[in-house]
Amino acid sequence: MLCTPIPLVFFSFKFSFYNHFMIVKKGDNMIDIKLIRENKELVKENIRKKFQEQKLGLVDEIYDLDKEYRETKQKMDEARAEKNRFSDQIGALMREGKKEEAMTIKEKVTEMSSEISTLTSREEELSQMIKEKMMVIPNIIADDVPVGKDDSENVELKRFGEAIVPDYEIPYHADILESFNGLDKEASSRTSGNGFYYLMGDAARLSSAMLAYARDFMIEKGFTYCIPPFMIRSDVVTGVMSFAEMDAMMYKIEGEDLYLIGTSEHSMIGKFKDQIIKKETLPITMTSYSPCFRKEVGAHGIEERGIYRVHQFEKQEMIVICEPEDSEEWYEKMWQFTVELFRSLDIPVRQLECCSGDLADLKYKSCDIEAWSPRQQKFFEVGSCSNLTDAQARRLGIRAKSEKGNYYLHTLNNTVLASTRALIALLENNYQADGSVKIPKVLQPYMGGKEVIIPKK
RNA sequence: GGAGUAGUACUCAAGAGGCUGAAGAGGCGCCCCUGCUAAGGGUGUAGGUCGGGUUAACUGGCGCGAGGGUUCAAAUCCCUCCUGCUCCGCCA
Repeated sequence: MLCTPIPLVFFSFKFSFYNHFMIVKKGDNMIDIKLIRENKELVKENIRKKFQEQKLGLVDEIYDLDKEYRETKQKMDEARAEKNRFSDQIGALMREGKKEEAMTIKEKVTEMSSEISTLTSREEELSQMIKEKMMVIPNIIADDVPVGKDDSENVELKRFGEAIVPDYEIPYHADILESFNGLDKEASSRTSGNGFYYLMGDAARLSSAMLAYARDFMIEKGFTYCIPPFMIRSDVVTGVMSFAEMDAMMYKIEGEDLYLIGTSEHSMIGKFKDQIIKKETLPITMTSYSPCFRKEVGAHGIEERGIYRVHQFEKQEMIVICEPEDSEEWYEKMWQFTVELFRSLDIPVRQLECCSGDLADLKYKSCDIEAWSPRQQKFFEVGSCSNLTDAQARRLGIRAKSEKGNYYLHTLNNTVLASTRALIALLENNYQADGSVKIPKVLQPYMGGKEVIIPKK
């Protein structure tokens, strides 16, 4: 009992999830169960590619349970159909005033009800078991996603801009900020604890300037600007992310069924929950602003000094909801918008493709945009672009109507600009030998025309 | 937060225990009329979801804000919750 084998960890994790969220509605899967009925091997191969061997057995289990489920459902439906026929007869007889005959049938129906309730509870049991297992079967990933175990095997696809190492030293970003009285973490520890910050003066203004610039940049690209709710209900949370992510990220409001959003993607995609979207409104392209709250329970934790990993930041985001056949094309456009934005701020970036093992279960394909850090002489993450195909739409019921029936749309999301990370990138890449920080041309209008920030000490 | 009131398909809307997959209308298809548009007349048609079936015809279950309950039978009766509206309270 002392040493817990891996499969147990996996299952106990799942149970803790269900304690919080008892209601699992239909459509909570990432993939269509038909795929398991018709092409079990494909689903298994996908799981192998993601190095989640512990889930392989689930596929066969689901296959068998589904078979039994459908057989049971068939029997249950037939029994109910018979019962309905009798009930109709009772109704007809009652109207004609033939009470005795009605009573005879009534007794017959009463006898049937125990059989029906046995079948019903078995059916419910099976469907619940299937749902629980389906819940963790990951979305099918794109064919060209590089196979790898974890983030160490992510693949650099392309660089944009020249990654310069200046001949003077670039200080740690917190030191640059403090040089013009832009950061107070001591006060924020007192008021809020570790992982928060006070940004002040030009630093705060620079942060807002970048967000405003990013907002206008996306509006120019034809996206609709939106300020969404900063809290969402649990049913939206579970639809929008895997529960592994949820556990590590989301803050819950005490005594309410509300969570602080970790990114506006959550409320933006949630906006379309259970909606049948009119084809003529597609693609839906929106750019949203929000503060983002994250527990950061992961392996890295919160750092002591800087603002690289914090519990709160602000973000301009973009989301797209489109026809299934268009999502690959949108994915390419979307990450390129971020590259273009960072290049316009004179920040060198690269595109790093997520390998199969590092890809969250909902995702079909994903890449990070990383900015150059001349101080560390390496790239660091400033944004992430993902195509979730129909996985998120399936969970949330985001559909469109066609002649053949309703179908799930595809959803994508991408960071335009995250305040703290972008600020670090900007400071480091525009830091000059004399300790001042150049303000890129495009940001100057948002900074009251200021061209440079001069250190106070 | 307190009181009242409502929630029916893509939209509006009838309905008050069995005859209701749910009247009617918008919508959508076709036709007629008007120089075009708007409007008008005629006629036809669909409906969500999970199964079975040759991803056919057809067929069964569920389904009237969500979840439970009463009943042989619930859109209709009861309970809980959610949302909208009105009034009061509180506040940027």
